[in-house]
Amino acid sequence: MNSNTPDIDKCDCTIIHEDIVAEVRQHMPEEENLLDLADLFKVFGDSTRVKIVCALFQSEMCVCDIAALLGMTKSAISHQLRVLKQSKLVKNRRDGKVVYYSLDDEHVKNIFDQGLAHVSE
Amino acid sequence: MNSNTPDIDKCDCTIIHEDIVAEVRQHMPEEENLLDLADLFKVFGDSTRVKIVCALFQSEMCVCDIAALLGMTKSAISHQLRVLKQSKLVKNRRDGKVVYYSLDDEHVKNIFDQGLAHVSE
DNA sequence: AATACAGTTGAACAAGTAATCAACTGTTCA
DNA sequence: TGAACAGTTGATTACTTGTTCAACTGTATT
Repeated sequence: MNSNTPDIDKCDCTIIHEDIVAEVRQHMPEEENLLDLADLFKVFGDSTRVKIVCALFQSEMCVCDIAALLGMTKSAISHQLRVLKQSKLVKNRRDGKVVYYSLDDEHVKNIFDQGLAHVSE
Repeated sequence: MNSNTPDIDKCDCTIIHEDIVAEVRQHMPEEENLLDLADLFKVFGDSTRVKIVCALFQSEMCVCDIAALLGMTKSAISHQLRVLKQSKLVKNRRDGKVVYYSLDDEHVKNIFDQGLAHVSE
């Protein structure tokens, strides 16, 4: 049993199309990449964070501005910016009392554009 | 107050960059599209569903095959396929006792490719 | 030094969710 | 007709998560 073979113990059925399963398994992305991919989408799976990212597509913004834009508290925004930063999706810079956030990834725009193409059909 | 203006009541700060906030607000996508986009990403934000989608990139598969591939029960897979189907991401066809699932969206591949590009950096 | 304000943080609570289990449907085959 | 099996479904449970609240840090201003 190699690393590409998960625990089949829990599968409660006989394999009908053994050839297809073997073929698909061989070409599946690395388990680690799949978990990371799900985690990335999980970050985008919240409307507050989606709005923050869309806002940052246009301009870097401080926490107060985002809070005002979305009609939410600074605390709520700060918590979500922390999640986005931990995922390396945004970066920030300090200028006096003000902390400015901006996007830190070139793939995000493409992902969002494709997603918006799906939902606006 | 038009429909583009959310409740600022809950914002606990003065607006520092009023011009930027106004500009960004004007170009934000529709609220409804943003909520749908978050919901779409939420569907992808689970490793089981990510694996199912990646498997279906290669071939249509029945529930048993997917269960065997991922080492999970038919029930668990069926529940997740239901979520994917409700989001119009997969479709199915019945052939005797067997139900075959396949992808039902052309944007998904692009979204996943961009996502994988991000996580495998 | 003291005030003001942008921002962060941790605890707590409510809401949502994925896997499990048992019971069920629908189709095939003997 | 009845056994066998692919698949579905609803309830339950354990777990995750977003917002709130209060207390805190850091910087600028007077």
